[in-house]
Amino acid sequence: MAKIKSSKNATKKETIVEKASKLFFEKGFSASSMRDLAERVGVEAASLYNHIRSKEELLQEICFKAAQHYTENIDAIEKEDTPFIQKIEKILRFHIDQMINNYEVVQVVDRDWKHLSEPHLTNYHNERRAYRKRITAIVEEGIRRKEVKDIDAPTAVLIMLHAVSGIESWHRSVQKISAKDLEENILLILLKGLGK
Amino acid sequence: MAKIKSSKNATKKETIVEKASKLFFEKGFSASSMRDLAERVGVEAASLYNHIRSKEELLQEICFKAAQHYTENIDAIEKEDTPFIQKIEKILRFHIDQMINNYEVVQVVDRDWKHLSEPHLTNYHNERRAYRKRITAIVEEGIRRKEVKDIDAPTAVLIMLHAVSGIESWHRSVQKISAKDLEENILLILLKGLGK
DNA sequence: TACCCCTCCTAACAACCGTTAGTTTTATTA
DNA sequence: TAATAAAACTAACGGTTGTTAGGAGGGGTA
Repeated sequence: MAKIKSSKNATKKETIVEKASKLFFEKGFSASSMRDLAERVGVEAASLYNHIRSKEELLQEICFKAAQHYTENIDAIEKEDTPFIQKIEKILRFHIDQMINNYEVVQVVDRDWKHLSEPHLTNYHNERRAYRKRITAIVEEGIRRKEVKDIDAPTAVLIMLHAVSGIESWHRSVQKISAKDLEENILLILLKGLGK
Repeated sequence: MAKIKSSKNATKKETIVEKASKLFFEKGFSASSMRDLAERVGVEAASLYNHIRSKEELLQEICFKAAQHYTENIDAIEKEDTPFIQKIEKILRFHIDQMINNYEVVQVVDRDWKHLSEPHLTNYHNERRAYRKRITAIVEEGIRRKEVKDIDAPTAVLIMLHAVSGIESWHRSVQKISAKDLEENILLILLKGLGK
């Protein structure tokens, strides 16, 4: 009889969530079926329900764990006593790192969070908005202190966050450039601009 | 008996595609059903098949018409005899305009093109790659002529294209900033950077 | 009026969906 | 080794999916 083999100290539920992240990333949440997932886990579909409550719980797990991760990071950055332009740089570096090393999860969250059902949908939506507001506040303070160009802060945040998600294409390409160089190029462009 | 009312000189098929764009944008391609769509069109699901061949044909229609639109634009820009930094600016302005005024289609294409089936999937993928290569070539020429900072051109293109897609969030927000101001802010950030 | 054709309808198909019930196998503990 | 708990299995549920078949309405032309 087939068994779920959990690598390392991961629970079986964690193993399922991990495989789900990969599947959802590849096919999208709605186009992924529990039978798809079961096949990848190496088990029958019904067996999954010994470990999880529903398909949607998987999405919740993915979304909220990622959100927590991002929140923890900005908690730390807010506390720091560094120039605001450096705080922005650190936020960017974190997003880039996540996009490089945890892109499956990040992409699923960004693309499929709308498929959460209430009340999780509203919860997540609020968390997302709050997170962006915190970054916006940092940018605005940077502007006030003349460290940052006088631009519309919410627009700047939108651009920063979405620009980074372009890295997903980098993953699928020939990767003529290293992850480190990629990171430096992105920072250079966003902080100093394209023009000379 | 209900009838499809086509606004203006649009064929009924065009009307269906338009409603489909909106529906796919809201729920995603996979989560949208033909019965959903039929309801919005004001007709029974089966009746749609007098005008279209399949659900996927709708996605094809949306993707390839958008692709053609973008290709036509870059055709024109390549022919122009203007500084390369200005060409880049024009490309950006076009993308921003599309994102503001045609965002439903743009978002559907960006998010759901992967659900195309062969051979359309490969076709579209190639078109996409070719389009990006053309922009990359412009950026590289701009670098060679010292109009653009010496950065990794493919990375710059990824950032440009994805940064603009952040505008989607602007649509749903309170819109404290006008479309024109939004456009100028984006260009300022991407061309001159965030830092002062 | 009689014809045709386009477009709508109802009904239904087979396939697939997420999920549950009930049972059997495997692992753990005593 | 026997008892218990955990986790797998098979079978099936009610519902939804995209799509097709066949018939009916209704406007245009002869």
